[in-house]
Amino acid sequence: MKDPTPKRRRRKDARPGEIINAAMDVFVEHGFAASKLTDVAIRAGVAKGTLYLYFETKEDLFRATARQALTTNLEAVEQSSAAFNGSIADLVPVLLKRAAGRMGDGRIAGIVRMVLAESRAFPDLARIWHDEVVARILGRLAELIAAAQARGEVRAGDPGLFAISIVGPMVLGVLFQEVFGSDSRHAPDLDLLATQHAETVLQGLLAKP
Amino acid sequence: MKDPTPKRRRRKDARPGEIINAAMDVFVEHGFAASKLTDVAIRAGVAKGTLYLYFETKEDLFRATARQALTTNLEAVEQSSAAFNGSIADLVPVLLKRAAGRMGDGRIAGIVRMVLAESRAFPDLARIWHDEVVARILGRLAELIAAAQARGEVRAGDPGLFAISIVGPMVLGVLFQEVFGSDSRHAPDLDLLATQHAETVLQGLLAKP
DNA sequence: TCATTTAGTGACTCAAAAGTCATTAAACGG
DNA sequence: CCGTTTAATGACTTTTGAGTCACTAAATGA
Repeated sequence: MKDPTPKRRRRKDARPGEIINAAMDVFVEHGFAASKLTDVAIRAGVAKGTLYLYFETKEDLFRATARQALTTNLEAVEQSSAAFNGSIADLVPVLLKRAAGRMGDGRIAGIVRMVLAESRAFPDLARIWHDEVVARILGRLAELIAAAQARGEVRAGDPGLFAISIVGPMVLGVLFQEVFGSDSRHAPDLDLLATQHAETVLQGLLAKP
Repeated sequence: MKDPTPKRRRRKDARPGEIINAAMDVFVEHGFAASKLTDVAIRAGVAKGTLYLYFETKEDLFRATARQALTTNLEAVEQSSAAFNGSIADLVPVLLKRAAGRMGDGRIAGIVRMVLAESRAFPDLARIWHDEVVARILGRLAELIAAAQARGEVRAGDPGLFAISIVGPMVLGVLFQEVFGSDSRHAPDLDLLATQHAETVLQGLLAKP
């Protein structure tokens, strides 16, 4: 009689993904140095030794995990920054709303924090993070703003700095939620923030005379 | 003949401050888990055992260090958020300029990053950080905005979210500098950012019709 | 069905770093 | 100047967790 639930399973293909997935949870929760590979193994449902079949060292696993996190979200970025031909006034609210939705759920915020935290120890990851994600978003946005300036739609000014004015408050909002949770009196609702900030950055907060 | 430079010195009062100062450098550089108390001791010019005369454990030293960092900068905050009776249009550029100056030099940016990084492991510190620093800045700013709204100076909207619109881009700029350094093509000059963002958040980035 | 291969295991080794404590010597008071 | 106190030391002990490897058993195929 064949055992339907053998103690071990040999699944060479599935393991790396499962391990990285488990590792992401653990590394996001504790940071690189304070994470224990035993915990990763338990969460992935394998023995510690199994980790070493697929990854040379703890650092190796961390790099693979962070890379995965970054490149996965890269697709989302590509989609968001895809050619948009409307006016800036139309684009900004949509962009910020979409960002609020993406950041609100899932573990993106935690990943951002982890990468921030480890960027000193892993400058190569900081570089990937910069080149593949941050520079793309800011660069694409700056291009769109420059085009809008050429059309006379946006006033004079450094497009790169305008881009920071647009996304900065959303980043702050996300980090606020991530670090302090939503129980703070000052914790922003990300959807409301997206809506109001879009208006603010486009029209200014001063009352019209 | 008296030795003018004895091998040891007994300076019960000065030690804790010196140790915390050394610890701040090390913790900011490596984070809590990856920091070695031996390094702290060397940097403070004492032996490892001496640390344990003044602090129970590594965690204890870390808490004391972070507290010190937060409360020291608190004074700067108090000063910045001191009663300001001009219009919002006058306040915002001054406030952002001052923030740019403070963040640009010194180790404040590093401290912010460290607290962000360790806030999961030390939720009590996150609370202090929140109550003593973040909530004060945002709260004070929100008050000033609400008052300006009452005067008809600022348009309708949530004052707390307006506050985030004001400070968010500066925070992003500081974190950008801290994580990626100033060699990135997109690295913002903090002074320029302060100037342009003040204009943007007050007037909006759309050209006037 | 049995032999062979190799994914998977977890008790073990080993290095690193937290934390201890017997010893040393600076300060101080008589 | 000497005796006493205690800040300071650093070699030592202990703990923790990364990394190893002899062994186990699931798959494969002859």
